[in-house]
Amino acid sequence: MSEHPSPRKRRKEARPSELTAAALALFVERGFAATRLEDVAARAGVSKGTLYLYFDSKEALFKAVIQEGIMPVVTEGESIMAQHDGDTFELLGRLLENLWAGIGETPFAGIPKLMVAEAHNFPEVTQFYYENVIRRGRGLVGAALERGMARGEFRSLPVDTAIDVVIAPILMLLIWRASLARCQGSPVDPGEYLAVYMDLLRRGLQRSQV
Amino acid sequence: MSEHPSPRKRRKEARPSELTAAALALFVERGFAATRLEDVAARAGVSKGTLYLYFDSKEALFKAVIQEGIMPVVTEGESIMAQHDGDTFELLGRLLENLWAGIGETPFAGIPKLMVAEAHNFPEVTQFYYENVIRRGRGLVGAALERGMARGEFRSLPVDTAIDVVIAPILMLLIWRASLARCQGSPVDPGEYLAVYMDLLRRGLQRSQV
Amino acid sequence: MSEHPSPRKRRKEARPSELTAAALALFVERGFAATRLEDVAARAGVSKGTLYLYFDSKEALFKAVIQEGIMPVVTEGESIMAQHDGDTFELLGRLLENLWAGIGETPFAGIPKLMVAEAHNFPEVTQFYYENVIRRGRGLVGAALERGMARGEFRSLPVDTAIDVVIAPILMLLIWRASLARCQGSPVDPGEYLAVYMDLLRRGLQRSQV
Amino acid sequence: MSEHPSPRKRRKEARPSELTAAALALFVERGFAATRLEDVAARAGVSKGTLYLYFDSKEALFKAVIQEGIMPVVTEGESIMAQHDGDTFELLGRLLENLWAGIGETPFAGIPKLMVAEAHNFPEVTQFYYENVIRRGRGLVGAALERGMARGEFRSLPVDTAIDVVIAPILMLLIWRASLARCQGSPVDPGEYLAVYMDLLRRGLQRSQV
DNA sequence: AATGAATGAGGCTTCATTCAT
DNA sequence: AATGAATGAAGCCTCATTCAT
Repeated sequence: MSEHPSPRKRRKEARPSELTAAALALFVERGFAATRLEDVAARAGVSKGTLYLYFDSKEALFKAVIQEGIMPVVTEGESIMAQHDGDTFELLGRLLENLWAGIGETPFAGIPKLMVAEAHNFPEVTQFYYENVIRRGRGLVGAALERGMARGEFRSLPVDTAIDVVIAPILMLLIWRASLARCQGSPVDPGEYLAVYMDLLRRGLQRSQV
Repeated sequence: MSEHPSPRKRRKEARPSELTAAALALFVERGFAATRLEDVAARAGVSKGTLYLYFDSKEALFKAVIQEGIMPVVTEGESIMAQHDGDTFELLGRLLENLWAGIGETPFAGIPKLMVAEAHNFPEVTQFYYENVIRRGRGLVGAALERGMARGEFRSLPVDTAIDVVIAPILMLLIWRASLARCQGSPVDPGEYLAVYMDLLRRGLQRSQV
Repeated sequence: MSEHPSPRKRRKEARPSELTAAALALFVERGFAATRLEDVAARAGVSKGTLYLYFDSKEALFKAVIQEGIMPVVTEGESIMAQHDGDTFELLGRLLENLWAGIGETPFAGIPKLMVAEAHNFPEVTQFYYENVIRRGRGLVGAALERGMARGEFRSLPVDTAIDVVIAPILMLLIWRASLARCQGSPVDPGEYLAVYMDLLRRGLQRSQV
Repeated sequence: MSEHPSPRKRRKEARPSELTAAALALFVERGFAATRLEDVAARAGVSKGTLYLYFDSKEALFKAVIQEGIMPVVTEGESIMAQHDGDTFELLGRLLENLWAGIGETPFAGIPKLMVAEAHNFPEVTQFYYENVIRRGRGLVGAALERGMARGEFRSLPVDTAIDVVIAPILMLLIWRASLARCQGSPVDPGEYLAVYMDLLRRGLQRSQV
């Protein structure tokens, strides 16, 4: 019994994330305002009223969607960083692999698009996301860049700006796949995209050979 | 007399773009669904009903916002491309400058964010945008990459994928400034961002020196 | 000049009835509330604002439509009645002929349907119509019935009720042709309808032959 | 338990006809366009939104009002017709009695006025009404007339036209009582009206005695 | 006299939220 | 815990009316 909690209980504990999963999918697809709670409930296989047993309001649901979303990946990234030993560009590659495995191929891949679209309407959530995801993510990349420069692997760069430049193609890939790529053809092969990008980045960061 | 057409008339001709300008600003800020036509009207200094003298519906207004927005810049880009003579990376720089002057520093800068957020909800407009902006924009960059490769300036690359990688940081800058950068600090200096990016790009594309 | 008033003047004087004619047609077709003044104006070939030069409001236009409509026919009927000499059933026939010529085949034919539909919404106009059309019309028919009874042509009848029964098929023909007959097939040949009805009426009113 | 389904459920099943009843009353009184759904809801003792749980739109409510309205009476009439044996004029009397009991003294009495007023605005509903009520009603009366002629009770008549003539006073009584009679005095005693009419009709149809 | 651009009150409709079952 | 009927605030849109030209 202690090993198999009753299915009802398991269900009950699983409910909130079933609900946020449904909400995430629809928020990403249609935007927050255009998503109806009735549709969220239907997608999660419950009734409209049930949503309110777990979330106080539509906005609370939105917050939960974002907060459940991405932080674990950042934490993992920080641990990869801490443990890494050796070539810095390889470190960047590992961070990217980790990011892609933990987000890129999961439903969370839609979160950046969602945050971009709704940032203005939810300053509080945006603040949270900024502190817990963006700041820490930029910190990771910044630390890697400085490590590479310190070790003489990368050429000298204005780190704060370079962070944004380095992250941009990854973010853009996520956003693109969550928006236009879904409607129009333009499928984009993420593997090739990331390979081309990492190649470009390696050459672009590399200290000029004498 | 010919110099002063009735102010009534002058107004009537100017109205549509006054209205789309107001709508663009609010659509970008809040998203389509969360924008109230009453606020659009107020921002344009007219009453709610006046909107309907010029646009049949909220959706028609959205379409007009997108369609009026960006195409001229693409056309200019094509003409720059056609006339260019000489170094290909310099060509990329000119295209970027033109893009930035025509969009980056104008209210149209918000359109990519808007399209990303609403693509799913307006397949028809998305189709239009894809055909008239994205396809042509990708064509331009692709032609430039091939030109550089043909002239031995750039190393060999899978063009179709490289296009997306090359454009991503520019798009992301626009999107970023239209969303989170507006709420949170992280101001991003576009001049420095673009300089760092172009530097990275130049090194990344360059054919390996022997 | 006195014989040919300037076309502008003629136009000006003709305007009100051009407008009520247009309004009548649309009010009958769609009902008062569902008729847009813009459509009335368009049908009369003027602009929306012009309506307000002649009528204070939509309701005033409605009143004018009704008031211009039918009274002349009633007056004519009263004069026919006064001059008639001889067979009473023939009198009824003449009244009907006059009614049909003055209303049945004119645009005014739609007025009964219009009054029936809008009576509740315009008590004042209804009052007017009742006093000036219905009461006088019933008076005419009532007088004819009494004349026929007094002359021993018609059998004895409760006049007040018989009036309504006698008028009903005529009214119904007008109403029918202004409503369902226009949408659905069921064309109804008024000539035959009236003939059958008058025949029925004649036999129905006739004093039983001994 | 089987006797008391939850009051919730009982209510839910009763709602649609509570709503159409309220709507019928107001549509007849004011016309479709001039009736506000808020008033319909208030008359049914529910809120505006509740209407939309049962009907998709104002127009759908209108359709339901008409479709729920009258058909049963026609069906009953057809069964009376089939079972009748004997004098044909007596058959007409029974049909009328049935009509009056099933419509004339019920709220459905307003439907003919409503259809007459709105026929043009709802061609689809008009079509439905024509097929299901008018055509079948005319069929009934036509069959009765032919029966009477075949049995030598009625004189020879052009049936198709006579149908309309025969029905007209009944329809007109319904329409009249739903419109002007409500506002103005002219109360009309239906009992006397129908008696006078049936008397007129009997004599009018009767084969001339030799 | 005539126009038609502009207004804004008012109605239909949607949907987040509540609550009796 | 779960439901889904009911609510009513809020937004899109229409159209009678006004008024500068």
